[in-house]
Amino acid sequence: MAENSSETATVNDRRAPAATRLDRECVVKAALAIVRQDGLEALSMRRIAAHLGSGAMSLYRHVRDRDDLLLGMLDHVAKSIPAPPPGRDDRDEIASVFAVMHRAMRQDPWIVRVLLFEGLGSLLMLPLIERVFAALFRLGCDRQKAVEIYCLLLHYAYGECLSFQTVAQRARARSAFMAAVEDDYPAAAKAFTVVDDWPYDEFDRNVRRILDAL
Amino acid sequence: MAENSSETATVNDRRAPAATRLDRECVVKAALAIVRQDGLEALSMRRIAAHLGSGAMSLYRHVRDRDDLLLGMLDHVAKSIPAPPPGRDDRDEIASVFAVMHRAMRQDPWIVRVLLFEGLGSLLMLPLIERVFAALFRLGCDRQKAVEIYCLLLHYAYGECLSFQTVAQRARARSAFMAAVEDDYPAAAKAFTVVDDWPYDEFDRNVRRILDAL
DNA sequence: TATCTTATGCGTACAGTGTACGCATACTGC
DNA sequence: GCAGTATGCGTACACTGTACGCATAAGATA
Repeated sequence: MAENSSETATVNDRRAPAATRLDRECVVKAALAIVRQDGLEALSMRRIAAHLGSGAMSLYRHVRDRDDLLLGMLDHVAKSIPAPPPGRDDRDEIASVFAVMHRAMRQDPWIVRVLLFEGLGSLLMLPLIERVFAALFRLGCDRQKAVEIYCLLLHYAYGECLSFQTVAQRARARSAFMAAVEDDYPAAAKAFTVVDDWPYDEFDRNVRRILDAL
Repeated sequence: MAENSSETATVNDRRAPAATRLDRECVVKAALAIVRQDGLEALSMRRIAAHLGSGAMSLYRHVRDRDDLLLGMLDHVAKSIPAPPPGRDDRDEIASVFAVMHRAMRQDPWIVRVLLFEGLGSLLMLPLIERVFAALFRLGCDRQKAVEIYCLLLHYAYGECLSFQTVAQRARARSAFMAAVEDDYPAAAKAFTVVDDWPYDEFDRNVRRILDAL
């Protein structure tokens, strides 16, 4: 019991004074590791703390609250998104920016939920957004039209990524689904027999189609 | 303390034996009322019970668990979606089915989140889905193409509705946003000055545009 | 070197969540 | 009247985020 000889014998012997020096970045990184492994619903302050070998309340020295932590994680991801090379023309520019954003959302599906809760989300997304609007204006859109197209593509990307993360459940849901009503809804049944071969990456192609159409 | 004279003096005097006879429907309806008034995050079993003047655990006689309750709510909403009149042509048919689904999602934005978690969601949506696929096949799509278009439109609808429910926060986020970086990102700044006049109901128009393009 | 100030870790506590378990009562068929 | 079942629900447990305040470490000043 006299393992700490010098001065730390006042009240309770603390096992190693933290050992880990915390800071915002290492908290964010630990949170990212947990979310990437077990999903957003597995993220809790206590879990992060355990991962770092510290107490739960220690995290709050480096993070205002849970939302702030999520924003920090979003920033971290946004910073890692590579700037896409300039497109061959304006349409191509827009499509490749969205392709990059889409890839990021696919790799970290949880960021969509964070974006939706945090409004416009990280300021670090702005350089990408800027390039989209610059290209749209160069194409002759007025402001209304530019926002319209941007929102259409963004919302499609959101919905696409949110749906993607539930593909596993979808497969199982579909079988119950089809067995129940195969005869009454022939067109739907026919359609859903084809969906076995995901991942079905039509996003980029669809973005280009939509741009060509508008 | 002898306020209950007759027989209920065994252990604890219960105030009025439930008064409300519960069943699945009234639980679902109470949950719907709460969610529509205060949003999905305000929904808790205890809150529903309080709303009904009963104990929290009573609800579990009529609902397996929280997810089952959400499914029940989804069913209830799906049942109330009116069947859209047959379209003038196949494109119009598809567009009007999606318009009806979109309206339902706008009125109850939380159902999108439930749909995303529950995979394909309520079987009661099937009649609508069937009409979409029937029209797509009539237009000559193969199965691959039909699923592709259906998913594109559905995912757009999802993203659009999820974003819509955060418009209030978006307004406030945007001001902080713009003040911070107005000069560095001129195109984005120019674009976002226009967004004051929501509700901005481009969904139906965009669906028709997408259909015309594909 | 001694002391004062600040930064940091974190234990405890509280209000909230979903829900497993089991008891007590109400209803129903004999 | 009585047995069997259906239903309400109180208690308890494991979990969540986090307010508060204490104890220690780090850094500054005398």
